[in-house]
Amino acid sequence: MAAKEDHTQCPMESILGQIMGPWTPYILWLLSNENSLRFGEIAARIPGISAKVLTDRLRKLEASGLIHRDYKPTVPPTVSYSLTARGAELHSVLQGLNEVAVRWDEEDKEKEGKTEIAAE
Amino acid sequence: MAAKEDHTQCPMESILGQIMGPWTPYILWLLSNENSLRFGEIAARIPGISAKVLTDRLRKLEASGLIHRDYKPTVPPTVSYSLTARGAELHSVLQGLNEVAVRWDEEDKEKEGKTEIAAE
DNA sequence: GCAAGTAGTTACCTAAAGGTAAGTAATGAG
DNA sequence: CTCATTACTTACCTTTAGGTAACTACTTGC
Repeated sequence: MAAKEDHTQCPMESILGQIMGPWTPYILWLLSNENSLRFGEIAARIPGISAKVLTDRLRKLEASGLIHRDYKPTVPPTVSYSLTARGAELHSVLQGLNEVAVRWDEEDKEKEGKTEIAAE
Repeated sequence: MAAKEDHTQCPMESILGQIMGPWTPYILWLLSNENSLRFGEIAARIPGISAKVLTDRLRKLEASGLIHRDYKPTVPPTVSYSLTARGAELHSVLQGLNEVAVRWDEEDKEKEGKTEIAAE
């Protein structure tokens, strides 16, 4: 598994490697809408994520240059995250994906409303 | 881990659950461009994927209604995969993502060409 | 009658991802 | 003097995903 970044045949693989992963696109989507969120705020918006994993995701996104970490050494530390210019470039893609998601969600709700007549 | 599809708070999570995963978006992207591919052809375009995992991804995409499986019981069986109408709705999103990917790829290549003068 | 070829399936095993829980720093509140 | 707070980090342990390899079916070619 140490030979995966070599065959960067197409850029698609590269970008997927950066934004894929369990909660990663969702974090980007949150930051894409709220423009700046603190660690705890992100955690609160993603029920079920652990601090360990969230930290890991944020570090990786930061390393990829997609998000910016703003650490303020106040008494209880204040850490805010926001998209970088590069990260912001994903906004339209994420928005497009969200539109599809919303559409499918509505379609599926309609079908559910018909209580499985579609079994025919 | 059997309590993850319940909190379908926002559709984004739902769609991410369907198209996320190691090679999934890439498979969709391939089918989005080639309109129909056989099992072996997909495998050949994704170096490093095993038959087991590819089968798994294809089954899940089929279960989500994003791809269509066309099995022809010829002597050596011929199985083709293509996007369903719903799967095709992802095309513009994937294309948008690819555009960003290509752009970043070019930017990164430029920077590499400058051999780290950007340290300033 | 045995190998080849497609598209898997299955069993088994290992590596990595993720969860939980506890610890940390610094300070203000009680 | 101790607790609470924020944003982690670390250790430990379990679960899961994924890899590898072998096996299947069915017919053709040799």
